[in-house]
Amino acid sequence: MKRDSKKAVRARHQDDDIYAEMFSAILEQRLSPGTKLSEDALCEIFNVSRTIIRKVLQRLSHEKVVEIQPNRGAFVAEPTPEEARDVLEARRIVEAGIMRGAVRTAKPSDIKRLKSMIAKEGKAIEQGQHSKWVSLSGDFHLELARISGNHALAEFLRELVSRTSLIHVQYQSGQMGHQSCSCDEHVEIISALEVGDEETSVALMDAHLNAIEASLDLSDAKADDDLYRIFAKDTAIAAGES
Amino acid sequence: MKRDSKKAVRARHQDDDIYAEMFSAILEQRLSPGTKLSEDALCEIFNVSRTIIRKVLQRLSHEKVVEIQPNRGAFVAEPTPEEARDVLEARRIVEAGIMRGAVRTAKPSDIKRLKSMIAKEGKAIEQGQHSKWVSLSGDFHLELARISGNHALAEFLRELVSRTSLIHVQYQSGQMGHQSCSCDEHVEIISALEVGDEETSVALMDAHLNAIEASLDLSDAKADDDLYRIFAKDTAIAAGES
DNA sequence: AAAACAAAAAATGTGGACAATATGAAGCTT
DNA sequence: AAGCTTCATATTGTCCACATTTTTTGTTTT
Repeated sequence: MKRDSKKAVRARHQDDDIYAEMFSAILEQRLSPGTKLSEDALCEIFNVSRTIIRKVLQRLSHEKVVEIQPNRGAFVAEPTPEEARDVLEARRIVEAGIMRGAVRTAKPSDIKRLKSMIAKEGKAIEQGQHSKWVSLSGDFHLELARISGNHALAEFLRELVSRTSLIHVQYQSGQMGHQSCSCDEHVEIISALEVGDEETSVALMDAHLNAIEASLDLSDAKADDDLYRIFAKDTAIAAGES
Repeated sequence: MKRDSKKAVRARHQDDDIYAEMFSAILEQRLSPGTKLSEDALCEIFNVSRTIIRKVLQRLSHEKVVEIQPNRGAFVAEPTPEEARDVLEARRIVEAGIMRGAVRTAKPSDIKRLKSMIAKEGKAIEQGQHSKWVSLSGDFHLELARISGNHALAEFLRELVSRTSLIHVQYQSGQMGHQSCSCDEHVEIISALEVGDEETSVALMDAHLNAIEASLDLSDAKADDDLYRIFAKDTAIAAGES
C-alpha cells in the first residue's frame, strides 16, 4: 500500500510544522509579547482542528514563550524583569559550561562553520535586518552548545535563547548602541576558542552576556502593564483639554 | 452561583493532580523505566477521559521522564548512558552556579530548613526506605535552587533531578556503597554554606555529583536493549543444545 | 450620567466518536 | 515446515459537539 511514500513522511506530524512556524514567528519578533493567540484563529490559519493547536500551544507554554491562562487563553509570554535577570544569569552559568566543553571538543570544521555563521550575522546587520540578526545570533550560541556535545544543556539553552529574544523585544533600551558590535564579540569568542584558550573564551562569553543584559532597561517601571506608562502623558493632555 | 466555593478550587485542574501522582510514582521508582503507559488504562485508573491523560503524558514527555513514540504510545523513559552523563554534567554546571547564588542569599532560616531536611534523609536511610530517601535527596538539591532565587535554573534542575532518579534505577551498580554516605556529603555542603565559604561549597557539591556518577555503571553494554547482553550466554547454550 | 446588574456572545475545557496506524494471529504459498 | 501475505484486534491520532467559563453588550436603577 505504499504508505511509506515521501508524502506520508511529510504528512505525519502536522504539529511539528505548526510549532516551528509559531516558534520562529515569535523568535523573529513578528509576534509581540502579550499578543493573544486565539485557538479558533490559529485553526483557520493552519487549517487544522483545535486539538492540534492546543498541543502546539502547550508545548510553547512549557518552553515559556507562551503563557496559558486557565479559561482565558494563550498569549505570547511577557517576561518580567526578574525573569529576564534569571534567564541572563542562567545563560552565563550554562554557557560558561558549554564553552569549556566546546574548547575540548571543537573540530576545525566546527570553527569553520561558526565563522561562516558570524559572517551571515554581519551581513544581516549591514542590511539592517534586525530580526534576522537576532535569529542568527541565537543560532550561533546554539551551535556552540551542539559542539559541546551535551544534549541536555543544549536543549535548555534553546529555551533560554528563545526567552532572551522575547526579553530583547520587551526591554531594549532606546540607544541600541550595543547590537552592532555584538557580532564582534562573537568573533572574539571564536578566536579564543580556536586557539583553545578555555579561560579567555569563557570570560569573553561571560562579558558578552553581561553586555546583552546591560543593554536592556530592566527597571521595574516596565514590569506590569505598559499602558500606564504609555498613556501617562496622554491622560495629562486630556485633563488639560477638558 | 457559588462557583468560587472550595469545591470549585479543588475541582479545577484535574490534570495537575494526575500529573503530580504520576510524577511522584516515577520519582519514587514505583514505575520502572520502559513501562508502557497505556492511555486507556490510565483513563480507568484516574476516571478521566483520554484528553486529560494525553495532556499529562505530553507534559511528562517534555520533562523527559516519559517518552512518547508516535503511534506506539507512551513509556517511562529509559535514559541512555550518554544521556546519563549529560544530565550529571549539566547538574555539575548548574548546581555550581546555584551554590554560588545560595551562598550569597541563604538566610539562617534557610540553613535551618536544610538541616532539618538532611535529618529526614538520615531517618529514611536508617529505616531502609531507599525510594523515600531518593525523593528527599532530590528535595534537598531543589531547596538549594529555590534559595538561590533563580527560578529558571530551579525549574531546569527539577527536570534534571527527576531524570537522575530514573538514571539511578537503571544504572546503579551492585555495590551500593555510596548511598549511605551521601547524606554525609549533604551535611558537609551545608557546613560550608553556613560559614559562607563559596569555593568550598561549590567544590563539595561538585565532588558530591561526581560521587553519584561514579556510583553508576554507565558502561555502554547496558546502552541499547539489555536483551542482547542478558541473553548472550543463553543463545550460546541453545546453540550447544542443537 | 455612572454604576451595577443581567443576558448574550465568544472562547476555552472536556468527553466521546471515528479514522489511521501498529501489533498479533490465521491462512496461504512454496 | 518455514516464510510471506492477509486479516482481525487493539491502540493511538484527529475531529467534532457539548459544557463551562469568561467577556462583552445592553438594560436598568440610583
